[in-house]
Amino acid sequence: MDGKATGVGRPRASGAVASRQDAREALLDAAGELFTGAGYAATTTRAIAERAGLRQASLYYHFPAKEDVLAELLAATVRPSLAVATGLVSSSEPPAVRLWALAYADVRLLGGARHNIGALYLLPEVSSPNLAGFRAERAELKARYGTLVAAVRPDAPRTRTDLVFGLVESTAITRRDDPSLDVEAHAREAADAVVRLAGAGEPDDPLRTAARSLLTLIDRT
Amino acid sequence: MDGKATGVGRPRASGAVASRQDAREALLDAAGELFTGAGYAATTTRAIAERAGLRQASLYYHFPAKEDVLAELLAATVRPSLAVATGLVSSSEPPAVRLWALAYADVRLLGGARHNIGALYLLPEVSSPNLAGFRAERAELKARYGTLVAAVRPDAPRTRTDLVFGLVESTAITRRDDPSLDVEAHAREAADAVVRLAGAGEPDDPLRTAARSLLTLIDRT
DNA sequence: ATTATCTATAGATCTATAGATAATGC
DNA sequence: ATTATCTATAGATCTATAGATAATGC
Repeated sequence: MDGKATGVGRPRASGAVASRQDAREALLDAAGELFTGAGYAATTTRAIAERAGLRQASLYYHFPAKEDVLAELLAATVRPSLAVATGLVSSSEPPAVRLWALAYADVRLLGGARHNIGALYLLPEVSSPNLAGFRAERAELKARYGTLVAAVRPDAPRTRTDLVFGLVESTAITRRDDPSLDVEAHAREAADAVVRLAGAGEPDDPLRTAARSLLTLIDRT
Repeated sequence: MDGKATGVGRPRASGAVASRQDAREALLDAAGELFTGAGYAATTTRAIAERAGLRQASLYYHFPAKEDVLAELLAATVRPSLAVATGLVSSSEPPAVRLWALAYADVRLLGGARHNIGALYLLPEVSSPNLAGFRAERAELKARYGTLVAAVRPDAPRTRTDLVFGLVESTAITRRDDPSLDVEAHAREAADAVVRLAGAGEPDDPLRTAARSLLTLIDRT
């Protein structure tokens, strides 16, 4: 009808037509699935490209190197969590409410993403110098947890934040062990556990409700 | 003096002499370091063998295939934790004490191992069919945590065990982020957190002391 | 004769680049 | 002319096997 059925550039071998953006997204999606399932080194550029409907070499039109595909996936995953953490800074809710909200949102993101991208955080390849940007963003997120833990209990030992952050990120392992995980229930339990662990006492329903509406507020910004 | 300075078999290219057992252990040690640092697929059999002082092909005299090296490392790591869990079964101490003891021992093993082998649990390669044995042993260990959590609080939701186990295993990630981690402090904090998280109330010093002597008892068996 | 290593290599990749090609856009 | 793909391939691996070799053991 609108003459948009075809695109610029040589057609694919398969005959399929897709925009540049589509191709890029299909590559990232394919890489997300394969990296989480088999790991970075074990996934070939051929496997990624062909799952995305392209030939191996065409991946290099969209990404300068294989590692940049991983970098993009990691960046895209930590970004929303960091956005929530930033949104919480200006809130006047008690620290326990903000901590519950951050953990809850974070676990939902990790557990609900299309692929188990949180599991990529655990890949040894993350220590590559090229991925310093991601590591810095993740460290920043951990620091936000640290600030909230300290606000709840100024006397908390430093390891407390390690445990809280570990608990949140362990969602990726739990999900790998059990792909049919009930994310909503897990997120609620995990956020409760984080608040208990931080030493803010037993979370109750008013706290959870306050945290949830705080998140709705942030989402709208 | 005792004529044991040389060994059977062709000497190594380096001139060094070592027993069969030495060679096997050196290979496992090298693989442990490289797998945890760079991952399984990114580590070549050449790198493993040469770090162990052998040529690449000599690795195959000791292991039928690369994957068997990983299988051996994984098995050796989960075995001691499972042994502690089994030793605890016959104890008449309250569940909270046994749970604290298991978490404490487990975190010390994960945190104190020569290399960060716990990080290998997180490698995607663990889902290989060849590693079903390890996965079963790890599932058994998780089930032991589940039994103790249920003994503390029969009304605990199923996710509770996921969180407890996730907290324990997250030690590997914390250690990777911070290799100078104070393992002793982390283990104490983690065991405390596990007991709190299970809903057994606030752990106190008598509980910790009882748990520690329980472990000493098991060690001697 | 047995053992533990070695050297050499087959066969199978894998990443990234070079350069051609088949569309649309101007 | 520009764009997005393709085909072909260079160059660099990597795992595992074949078969030789240099020790000790009997």
